[in-house]
Amino acid sequence: MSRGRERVVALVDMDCFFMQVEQRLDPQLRGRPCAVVQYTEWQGGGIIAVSYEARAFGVSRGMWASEARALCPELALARVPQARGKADLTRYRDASAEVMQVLSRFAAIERASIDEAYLDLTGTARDRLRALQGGPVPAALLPSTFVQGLPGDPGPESGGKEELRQRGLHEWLASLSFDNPDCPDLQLTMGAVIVEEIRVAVEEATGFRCSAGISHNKTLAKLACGLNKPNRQTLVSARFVPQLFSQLPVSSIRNLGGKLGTAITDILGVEYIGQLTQFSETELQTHFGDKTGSWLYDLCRGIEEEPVKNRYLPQSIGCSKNFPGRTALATQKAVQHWLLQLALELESRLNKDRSQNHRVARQLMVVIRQQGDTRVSRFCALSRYDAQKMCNDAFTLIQNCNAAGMQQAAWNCCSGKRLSALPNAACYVCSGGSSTNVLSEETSLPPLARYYSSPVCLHH
DNA sequence: CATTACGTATCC
DNA sequence: GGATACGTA
Repeated sequence: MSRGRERVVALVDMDCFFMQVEQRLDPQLRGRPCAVVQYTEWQGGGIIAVSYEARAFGVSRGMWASEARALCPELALARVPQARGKADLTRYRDASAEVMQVLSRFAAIERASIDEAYLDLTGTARDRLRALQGGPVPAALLPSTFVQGLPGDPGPESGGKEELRQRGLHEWLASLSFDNPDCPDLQLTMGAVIVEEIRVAVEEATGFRCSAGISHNKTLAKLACGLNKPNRQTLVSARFVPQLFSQLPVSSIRNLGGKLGTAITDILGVEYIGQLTQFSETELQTHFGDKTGSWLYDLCRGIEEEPVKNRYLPQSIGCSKNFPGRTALATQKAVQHWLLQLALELESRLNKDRSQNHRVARQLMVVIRQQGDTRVSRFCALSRYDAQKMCNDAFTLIQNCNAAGMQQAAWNCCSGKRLSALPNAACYVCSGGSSTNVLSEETSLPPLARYYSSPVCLHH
Protein backbone atom coordinates (compact mmCIF):
# COMPACT_ATOMS: atom_id res chain seq x y z
CA MET A 1 0.00 0.00 0.00
CA SER A 2 1.36 3.42 -0.91
CA ARG A 3 2.30 5.65 1.99
CA GLY A 4 -0.37 8.05 3.12
CA ARG A 5 -3.25 5.83 2.06
CA GLU A 6 -3.48 3.75 5.20
CA ARG A 7 -6.41 5.48 6.86
CA VAL A 8 -9.97 6.52 6.11
CA VAL A 9 -10.58 9.89 7.75
CA ALA A 10 -13.76 11.95 7.63
CA LEU A 11 -14.53 15.50 8.64
CA VAL A 12 -18.15 16.33 9.36
CA ASP A 13 -19.01 20.01 9.40
CA MET A 14 -22.43 21.45 10.14
CA ASP A 15 -23.79 23.82 7.49
CA CYS A 16 -24.13 27.40 8.82
CA PHE A 17 -24.54 25.86 12.24
CA PHE A 18 -25.74 28.76 14.39
CA MET A 19 -28.25 29.59 11.65
CA GLN A 20 -29.64 26.05 11.66
CA VAL A 21 -29.96 26.17 15.44
CA GLU A 22 -32.06 29.31 15.12
CA GLN A 23 -34.08 27.83 12.24
CA ARG A 24 -34.90 24.78 14.29
CA LEU A 25 -36.18 27.05 17.05
CA ASP A 26 -38.14 29.31 14.70
CA PRO A 27 -39.71 27.54 11.73
CA GLN A 28 -40.44 30.90 10.09
CA LEU A 29 -36.74 31.25 9.39
CA ARG A 30 -36.53 28.00 7.43
CA GLY A 31 -35.90 28.15 3.71
CA ARG A 32 -35.44 31.92 3.78
CA PRO A 33 -32.55 34.33 3.48
CA CYS A 34 -31.60 34.89 7.09
CA ALA A 35 -28.67 35.48 9.38
CA VAL A 36 -27.67 35.39 13.03
CA VAL A 37 -26.45 38.59 14.67
CA GLN A 38 -24.96 39.34 18.03
CA TYR A 39 -25.68 42.66 19.70
CA THR A 40 -27.78 45.20 17.83
CA GLU A 41 -26.71 48.63 19.00
CA TRP A 42 -23.88 49.09 16.55
CA GLN A 43 -24.99 48.94 12.91
CA GLY A 44 -27.77 46.52 13.76
CA GLY A 45 -25.37 43.93 15.09
CA GLY A 46 -22.57 41.78 13.71
CA ILE A 47 -23.42 38.80 11.51
CA ILE A 48 -21.94 35.50 12.62
CA ALA A 49 -23.92 32.99 10.55
CA VAL A 50 -25.73 33.21 7.21
CA SER A 51 -28.22 30.89 5.52
CA TYR A 52 -27.33 29.75 2.00
CA GLU A 53 -30.34 31.63 0.64
CA ALA A 54 -28.87 34.83 2.06
CA ARG A 55 -25.39 34.04 0.77
CA ALA A 56 -26.87 34.19 -2.71
CA PHE A 57 -27.43 37.91 -2.08
CA GLY A 58 -23.83 38.42 -1.05
CA VAL A 59 -24.49 38.44 2.68
CA SER A 60 -21.54 37.09 4.60
CA ARG A 61 -20.18 36.59 8.07
CA GLY A 62 -18.48 39.59 9.58
CA MET A 63 -20.85 42.05 7.94
CA TRP A 64 -22.91 44.48 9.94
CA ALA A 65 -26.63 43.83 9.77
CA SER A 66 -27.04 47.28 8.21
CA GLU A 67 -24.77 46.34 5.30
CA ALA A 68 -26.48 43.01 4.87
CA ARG A 69 -29.93 44.59 4.71
CA ALA A 70 -28.72 46.84 1.93
CA LEU A 71 -27.84 43.72 -0.08
CA CYS A 72 -30.93 41.79 0.91
CA PRO A 73 -33.87 43.84 2.17
CA GLU A 74 -35.86 40.70 2.96
CA LEU A 75 -33.16 39.33 5.24
CA ALA A 76 -34.58 37.85 8.43
CA LEU A 77 -32.43 38.12 11.52
CA ALA A 78 -32.12 35.96 14.59
CA ARG A 79 -30.34 37.29 17.63
CA VAL A 80 -27.81 35.58 19.85
CA PRO A 81 -29.20 35.49 23.39
CA GLN A 82 -27.63 37.79 25.94
CA ALA A 83 -26.94 37.13 29.61
CA ARG A 84 -25.13 39.31 32.10
CA GLY A 85 -24.71 41.95 29.42
CA LYS A 86 -22.84 39.76 26.96
CA ALA A 87 -23.54 37.34 24.16
CA ASP A 88 -24.43 33.91 25.51
CA LEU A 89 -23.55 30.98 23.25
CA THR A 90 -25.03 28.28 25.50
CA ARG A 91 -27.72 27.45 22.96
CA TYR A 92 -25.12 26.59 20.34
CA ARG A 93 -22.88 24.67 22.73
CA ASP A 94 -25.82 22.53 23.74
CA ALA A 95 -26.76 21.92 20.11
CA SER A 96 -23.14 21.01 19.44
CA ALA A 97 -23.23 18.41 22.19
CA GLU A 98 -26.31 16.85 20.56
CA VAL A 99 -24.43 16.50 17.28
CA MET A 100 -21.26 15.16 18.88
CA GLN A 101 -23.27 12.54 20.71
CA VAL A 102 -24.71 11.21 17.46
CA LEU A 103 -21.30 11.18 15.77
CA SER A 104 -19.88 9.26 18.71
CA ARG A 105 -22.20 6.35 17.99
CA PHE A 106 -20.17 5.61 14.87
CA ALA A 107 -16.56 6.15 15.89
CA ALA A 108 -14.26 7.85 18.32
CA ILE A 109 -14.39 11.52 17.39
CA GLU A 110 -12.09 14.46 17.63
CA ARG A 111 -14.12 17.57 18.34
CA ALA A 112 -12.41 20.14 16.14
CA SER A 113 -14.73 23.04 16.88
CA ILE A 114 -18.26 23.74 18.02
CA ASP A 115 -19.63 22.45 14.71
CA GLU A 116 -17.11 19.99 13.29
CA ALA A 117 -15.47 16.72 14.17
CA TYR A 118 -13.01 14.31 12.65
CA LEU A 119 -13.65 10.58 12.59
CA ASP A 120 -11.20 7.79 11.89
CA LEU A 121 -13.28 5.25 9.99
CA THR A 122 -10.44 2.94 8.98
CA GLY A 123 -11.54 0.03 11.11
CA THR A 124 -15.23 0.46 10.44
CA ALA A 125 -14.68 0.67 6.69
CA ARG A 126 -12.54 -2.46 6.76
CA ASP A 127 -15.22 -4.36 8.65
CA ARG A 128 -17.89 -3.28 6.24
CA LEU A 129 -15.79 -4.27 3.24
CA ARG A 130 -15.26 -7.68 4.75
CA ALA A 131 -18.99 -8.05 5.18
CA LEU A 132 -19.45 -7.10 1.55
CA GLN A 133 -17.40 -10.14 0.49
CA GLY A 134 -16.18 -8.64 -2.75
CA GLY A 135 -19.60 -7.49 -3.85
CA PRO A 136 -20.06 -4.11 -5.54
CA VAL A 137 -21.02 -0.87 -3.80
CA PRO A 138 -24.28 0.33 -5.38
CA ALA A 139 -24.47 4.01 -6.31
CA ALA A 140 -27.70 4.18 -4.35
CA LEU A 141 -25.66 3.97 -1.15
CA LEU A 142 -23.91 7.21 -2.08
CA PRO A 143 -26.83 9.54 -2.86
CA SER A 144 -25.08 12.77 -1.84
CA THR A 145 -21.47 11.91 -2.61
CA PHE A 146 -19.29 13.77 -5.06
CA VAL A 147 -16.07 12.18 -6.25
CA GLN A 148 -13.56 14.97 -6.70
CA GLY A 149 -12.05 14.93 -10.18
CA LEU A 150 -14.89 13.06 -11.86
CA PRO A 151 -16.46 12.99 -14.32
CA GLY A 152 -13.23 13.29 -16.24
CA ASP A 153 -14.95 14.98 -19.17
CA PRO A 154 -17.89 17.15 -18.13
CA GLY A 155 -18.97 17.28 -21.77
CA PRO A 156 -20.17 20.29 -23.73
CA GLU A 157 -23.86 20.31 -22.90
CA SER A 158 -24.01 18.95 -19.38
CA GLY A 159 -27.04 19.20 -17.20
CA GLY A 160 -27.13 20.40 -13.64
CA LYS A 161 -24.85 19.68 -10.75
CA GLU A 162 -26.73 16.58 -9.68
CA GLU A 163 -26.35 15.01 -13.09
CA LEU A 164 -22.64 15.68 -13.04
CA ARG A 165 -22.41 14.20 -9.57
CA GLN A 166 -24.06 10.99 -10.71
CA ARG A 167 -21.90 10.68 -13.79
CA GLY A 168 -18.77 11.18 -11.71
CA LEU A 169 -19.93 8.68 -9.15
CA HIS A 170 -20.68 6.05 -11.79
CA GLU A 171 -17.30 6.53 -13.41
CA TRP A 172 -15.76 6.08 -10.01
CA LEU A 173 -17.63 2.93 -9.12
CA ALA A 174 -16.92 1.48 -12.56
CA SER A 175 -13.22 2.02 -12.01
CA LEU A 176 -13.03 0.10 -8.74
CA SER A 177 -12.19 -3.54 -8.45
CA PHE A 178 -14.20 -4.85 -5.55
CA ASP A 179 -12.20 -8.01 -5.09
CA ASN A 180 -9.39 -6.38 -3.10
CA PRO A 181 -10.46 -5.11 0.33
CA ASP A 182 -6.99 -3.59 0.81
CA CYS A 183 -7.50 -1.19 -2.08
CA PRO A 184 -7.38 2.33 -0.58
CA ASP A 185 -9.95 3.69 -3.03
CA LEU A 186 -12.33 0.93 -2.11
CA GLN A 187 -11.81 1.75 1.56
CA LEU A 188 -12.55 5.42 0.93
CA THR A 189 -15.69 4.41 -0.93
CA MET A 190 -16.89 2.37 2.00
CA GLY A 191 -15.95 5.28 4.25
CA ALA A 192 -18.22 7.47 2.17
CA VAL A 193 -21.07 4.97 2.51
CA ILE A 194 -20.67 5.10 6.28
CA VAL A 195 -20.57 8.90 6.26
CA GLU A 196 -23.81 8.95 4.26
CA GLU A 197 -25.34 6.94 7.09
CA ILE A 198 -23.82 9.16 9.74
CA ARG A 199 -25.21 12.30 8.14
CA VAL A 200 -28.66 10.79 7.91
CA ALA A 201 -28.44 9.86 11.59
CA VAL A 202 -27.38 13.39 12.53
CA GLU A 203 -30.29 14.92 10.66
CA GLU A 204 -32.73 12.38 12.03
CA ALA A 205 -31.63 12.96 15.62
CA THR A 206 -31.08 16.72 15.55
CA GLY A 207 -32.74 18.12 12.45
CA PHE A 208 -29.41 19.64 11.42
CA ARG A 209 -27.79 19.12 8.03
CA CYS A 210 -24.09 18.87 7.46
CA SER A 211 -21.44 18.36 4.85
CA ALA A 212 -18.49 16.01 5.01
CA GLY A 213 -15.18 15.16 3.46
CA ILE A 214 -13.77 11.66 3.16
CA SER A 215 -10.11 11.05 2.43
CA HIS A 216 -6.92 9.58 3.87
CA ASN A 217 -6.02 12.29 6.37
CA LYS A 218 -7.41 15.25 8.26
CA THR A 219 -6.17 17.96 5.92
CA LEU A 220 -7.60 16.29 2.82
CA ALA A 221 -10.85 15.48 4.60
CA LYS A 222 -11.23 19.11 5.65
CA LEU A 223 -10.49 20.31 2.15
CA ALA A 224 -12.89 17.76 0.67
CA CYS A 225 -15.67 18.84 2.98
CA GLY A 226 -15.61 22.36 1.61
CA LEU A 227 -15.81 21.33 -2.04
CA ASN A 228 -19.55 20.65 -2.20
CA LYS A 229 -21.53 22.44 0.46
CA PRO A 230 -24.14 22.46 1.77
CA ASN A 231 -25.68 19.10 2.59
CA ARG A 232 -23.29 17.08 0.43
CA GLN A 233 -20.15 15.05 0.93
CA THR A 234 -17.02 14.74 -1.13
CA LEU A 235 -14.55 11.90 -1.54
CA VAL A 236 -10.99 12.91 -2.33
CA SER A 237 -8.88 10.03 -3.61
CA ALA A 238 -5.08 10.21 -3.74
CA ARG A 239 -5.58 9.50 -7.45
CA PHE A 240 -6.82 13.03 -8.02
CA VAL A 241 -4.64 14.94 -5.59
CA PRO A 242 -2.08 16.07 -8.20
CA GLN A 243 -4.84 17.47 -10.40
CA LEU A 244 -6.63 19.07 -7.46
CA PHE A 245 -3.46 20.56 -5.99
CA SER A 246 -2.15 21.87 -9.30
CA GLN A 247 -4.54 24.81 -9.15
CA LEU A 248 -5.39 24.97 -5.47
CA PRO A 249 -4.27 28.21 -3.79
CA VAL A 250 -1.91 27.60 -0.88
CA SER A 251 -4.26 29.49 1.42
CA SER A 252 -7.10 26.99 0.97
CA ILE A 253 -5.23 24.37 2.98
CA ARG A 254 -6.00 24.21 6.67
CA ASN A 255 -3.27 26.01 8.64
CA LEU A 256 -2.09 27.90 5.58
CA GLY A 257 -4.76 30.60 5.58
CA GLY A 258 -2.61 32.99 7.57
CA LYS A 259 0.95 34.05 7.99
CA LEU A 260 2.56 30.73 7.19
CA GLY A 261 0.66 30.53 3.91
CA THR A 262 1.68 34.06 3.02
CA ALA A 263 5.29 33.26 3.87
CA ILE A 264 5.16 30.21 1.60
CA THR A 265 3.85 32.10 -1.39
CA ASP A 266 6.19 35.04 -0.79
CA ILE A 267 9.38 33.13 -0.11
CA LEU A 268 8.95 30.37 -2.67
CA GLY A 269 7.11 32.41 -5.26
CA VAL A 270 4.37 29.81 -5.63
CA GLU A 271 0.62 30.16 -5.92
CA TYR A 272 -0.64 26.61 -5.69
CA ILE A 273 -0.03 23.93 -3.13
CA GLY A 274 1.00 21.44 -5.82
CA GLN A 275 3.97 23.61 -6.73
CA LEU A 276 5.59 22.75 -3.42
CA THR A 277 6.49 19.33 -4.82
CA GLN A 278 9.34 21.01 -6.68
CA PHE A 279 11.19 21.70 -3.45
CA SER A 280 13.31 19.28 -1.46
CA GLU A 281 12.41 18.48 2.12
CA THR A 282 15.65 20.17 3.19
CA GLU A 283 14.78 23.35 1.30
CA LEU A 284 11.36 23.51 2.93
CA GLN A 285 12.90 22.89 6.34
CA THR A 286 15.40 25.67 5.78
CA HIS A 287 12.65 28.20 5.22
CA PHE A 288 9.95 26.99 7.58
CA GLY A 289 11.64 24.91 10.26
CA ASP A 290 12.19 21.16 10.52
CA LYS A 291 8.74 20.18 11.60
CA THR A 292 6.75 22.48 9.31
CA GLY A 293 9.11 21.76 6.40
CA SER A 294 8.59 18.03 6.66
CA TRP A 295 4.87 18.52 7.07
CA LEU A 296 4.74 20.60 3.89
CA TYR A 297 6.89 18.15 1.95
CA ASP A 298 4.41 15.37 2.61
CA LEU A 299 1.33 17.53 2.47
CA CYS A 300 1.82 18.79 -1.08
CA ARG A 301 1.85 15.12 -2.07
CA GLY A 302 -1.40 14.52 -0.25
CA ILE A 303 0.29 12.82 2.70
CA GLU A 304 -0.30 13.71 6.34
CA GLU A 305 -0.05 11.58 9.44
CA GLU A 306 -1.63 13.66 12.16
CA PRO A 307 -3.81 11.23 14.07
CA VAL A 308 -7.49 11.70 14.78
CA LYS A 309 -7.45 12.19 18.51
CA ASN A 310 -10.05 10.66 20.73
CA ARG A 311 -11.40 13.84 22.28
CA TYR A 312 -15.06 14.49 22.67
CA LEU A 313 -15.00 17.43 25.08
CA PRO A 314 -13.55 20.92 24.74
CA GLN A 315 -10.24 21.30 26.53
CA SER A 316 -10.93 24.74 27.82
CA ILE A 317 -13.90 26.78 28.89
CA GLY A 318 -13.78 30.49 28.46
CA CYS A 319 -15.70 33.66 27.89
CA SER A 320 -14.79 37.06 26.62
CA LYS A 321 -16.18 40.43 25.71
CA ASN A 322 -14.72 43.27 23.75
CA PHE A 323 -15.16 46.92 24.61
CA PRO A 324 -14.25 48.62 21.37
CA GLY A 325 -13.73 52.29 20.76
CA ARG A 326 -15.53 54.56 23.15
CA THR A 327 -17.04 51.67 25.04
CA ALA A 328 -13.57 50.99 26.48
CA LEU A 329 -13.81 50.56 30.22
CA ALA A 330 -12.61 53.71 31.89
CA THR A 331 -12.81 53.11 35.60
CA GLN A 332 -11.69 50.48 38.05
CA LYS A 333 -15.31 49.97 39.01
CA ALA A 334 -16.28 49.25 35.44
CA VAL A 335 -13.46 46.80 35.04
CA GLN A 336 -14.48 44.96 38.18
CA HIS A 337 -18.10 44.92 37.13
CA TRP A 338 -17.36 43.26 33.80
CA LEU A 339 -14.81 40.89 35.26
CA LEU A 340 -17.50 39.75 37.63
CA GLN A 341 -19.99 39.22 34.80
CA LEU A 342 -17.46 37.09 32.97
CA ALA A 343 -16.59 35.22 36.15
CA LEU A 344 -20.27 34.53 36.82
CA GLU A 345 -20.69 32.98 33.41
CA LEU A 346 -17.53 31.01 33.93
CA GLU A 347 -18.66 29.78 37.33
CA SER A 348 -21.93 28.60 35.90
CA ARG A 349 -20.32 26.78 32.99
CA LEU A 350 -17.64 25.29 35.22
CA ASN A 351 -20.19 23.90 37.63
CA LYS A 352 -22.13 22.33 34.78
CA ASP A 353 -18.93 20.90 33.32
CA ARG A 354 -17.83 19.44 36.64
CA SER A 355 -21.11 17.65 37.25
CA GLN A 356 -21.54 16.44 33.67
CA ASN A 357 -17.97 15.55 32.81
CA HIS A 358 -16.40 14.75 36.17
CA ARG A 359 -13.41 17.02 35.86
CA VAL A 360 -12.16 20.12 37.62
CA ALA A 361 -10.52 23.31 36.38
CA ARG A 362 -7.25 24.16 38.04
CA GLN A 363 -5.98 27.19 36.24
CA LEU A 364 -7.36 30.66 35.60
CA MET A 365 -6.02 32.68 32.71
CA VAL A 366 -6.68 36.35 32.13
CA VAL A 367 -6.05 37.84 28.72
CA ILE A 368 -5.87 41.55 28.11
CA ARG A 369 -6.09 43.13 24.72
CA GLN A 370 -4.75 46.58 24.01
CA GLN A 371 -5.29 48.78 21.04
CA GLY A 372 -3.51 47.39 18.07
CA ASP A 373 -4.49 43.89 19.16
CA THR A 374 -1.62 43.52 21.61
CA ARG A 375 -2.49 40.73 23.97
CA VAL A 376 -1.08 39.94 27.36
CA SER A 377 -2.06 36.93 29.37
CA ARG A 378 -1.55 35.94 32.99
CA PHE A 379 -2.32 32.77 34.86
CA CYS A 380 -3.11 31.90 38.42
CA ALA A 381 -4.38 28.90 40.29
CA LEU A 382 -8.09 28.28 40.33
CA SER A 383 -8.81 26.65 43.62
CA ARG A 384 -12.57 27.11 43.91
CA TYR A 385 -15.45 27.69 41.54
CA ASP A 386 -16.21 31.07 43.06
CA ALA A 387 -17.02 33.94 40.73
CA GLN A 388 -16.14 36.65 43.23
CA LYS A 389 -12.79 35.07 43.93
CA MET A 390 -12.05 34.56 40.23
CA CYS A 391 -13.00 38.17 39.64
CA ASN A 392 -10.70 39.39 42.41
CA ASP A 393 -7.81 37.22 41.27
CA ALA A 394 -8.25 38.31 37.67
CA PHE A 395 -8.37 41.93 38.70
CA THR A 396 -5.16 41.56 40.67
CA LEU A 397 -3.43 40.09 37.64
CA ILE A 398 -4.78 42.82 35.40
CA GLN A 399 -3.84 45.65 37.72
CA ASN A 400 -0.20 44.79 37.36
CA CYS A 401 -0.44 44.97 33.59
CA ASN A 402 -2.41 48.14 33.77
CA ALA A 403 0.16 49.81 36.01
CA ALA A 404 2.82 48.91 33.49
CA GLY A 405 0.57 50.07 30.70
CA MET A 406 0.32 53.52 32.17
CA GLN A 407 3.89 54.05 31.19
CA GLN A 408 3.82 53.14 27.55
CA ALA A 409 7.43 52.02 27.50
CA ALA A 410 6.83 49.66 30.34
CA TRP A 411 4.42 47.53 28.36
CA ASN A 412 7.22 45.42 27.09
CA CYS A 413 8.10 44.60 30.64
CA CYS A 414 4.72 43.18 31.08
CA SER A 415 4.86 40.87 28.13
CA GLY A 416 8.46 39.84 28.60
CA LYS A 417 10.24 37.42 30.83
CA ARG A 418 10.40 39.92 33.62
CA LEU A 419 6.85 39.22 34.55
CA SER A 420 7.89 37.57 37.76
CA ALA A 421 9.69 40.76 38.73
CA LEU A 422 6.50 42.77 38.64
CA PRO A 423 4.77 43.23 41.97
CA ASN A 424 2.05 40.71 42.72
CA ALA A 425 2.35 39.28 39.29
CA ALA A 426 3.13 35.64 39.74
CA CYS A 427 0.44 33.36 40.95
CA TYR A 428 0.33 30.65 38.35
CA VAL A 429 0.26 27.26 39.95
CA CYS A 430 -0.67 24.43 37.67
CA SER A 431 -1.70 21.48 39.72
CA GLY A 432 0.47 18.51 38.94
CA GLY A 433 -0.57 15.25 37.36
CA SER A 434 -3.56 15.14 35.16
CA SER A 435 -4.33 18.80 35.03
CA THR A 436 -5.45 19.40 31.51
CA ASN A 437 -8.03 21.98 30.80
CA VAL A 438 -7.62 25.67 30.60
CA LEU A 439 -10.63 27.83 31.05
CA SER A 440 -10.54 31.34 29.81
CA GLU A 441 -12.21 34.60 30.38
CA GLU A 442 -11.55 37.68 28.38
CA THR A 443 -12.50 41.30 28.59
CA SER A 444 -11.54 44.66 27.32
CA LEU A 445 -10.59 47.43 29.67
CA PRO A 446 -9.88 51.06 30.46
CA PRO A 447 -8.25 54.23 29.32
CA LEU A 448 -5.08 53.42 27.52
CA ALA A 449 -5.48 49.73 27.61
CA ARG A 450 -8.15 47.39 26.53
CA TYR A 451 -8.24 44.12 28.22
CA TYR A 452 -9.18 40.59 27.84
CA SER A 453 -9.35 38.42 30.75
CA SER A 454 -8.89 34.90 31.76
CA PRO A 455 -8.65 31.02 31.63
CA VAL A 456 -8.47 28.13 33.98
CA CYS A 457 -7.06 24.60 34.06
CA LEU A 458 -9.11 21.40 34.66
CA HIS A 459 -8.23 17.88 35.73
CA HIS A 460 -10.09 14.61 35.97
C1' DC B 1 -14.16 53.57 17.41
C1' DA B 2 -16.47 48.41 15.90
C1' DT B 3 -15.00 41.29 12.61
C1' DT B 4 -17.12 39.14 18.38
C1' DA B 5 -16.47 35.28 20.90
C1' DC B 6 -14.76 31.77 21.23
C1' DG B 7 -11.21 27.47 21.07
C1' DT B 8 -6.56 24.67 19.95
C1' DA B 9 -1.65 24.10 18.97
C1' DT B 10 3.13 25.50 18.73
C1' DC B 11 7.17 28.20 19.50
C1' DC B 12 10.78 29.88 22.54
C1' DG C 1 4.92 30.31 31.19
C1' DG C 2 3.72 33.40 27.94
C1' DA C 3 3.42 34.93 23.20
C1' DT C 4 1.82 33.91 18.86
C1' DA C 5 -0.61 31.81 15.15
C1' DC C 6 -4.64 29.67 13.24
C1' DG C 7 -9.44 28.66 12.69
C1' DT C 8 -14.77 29.01 12.76
C1' DA C 9 -19.76 30.23 14.49
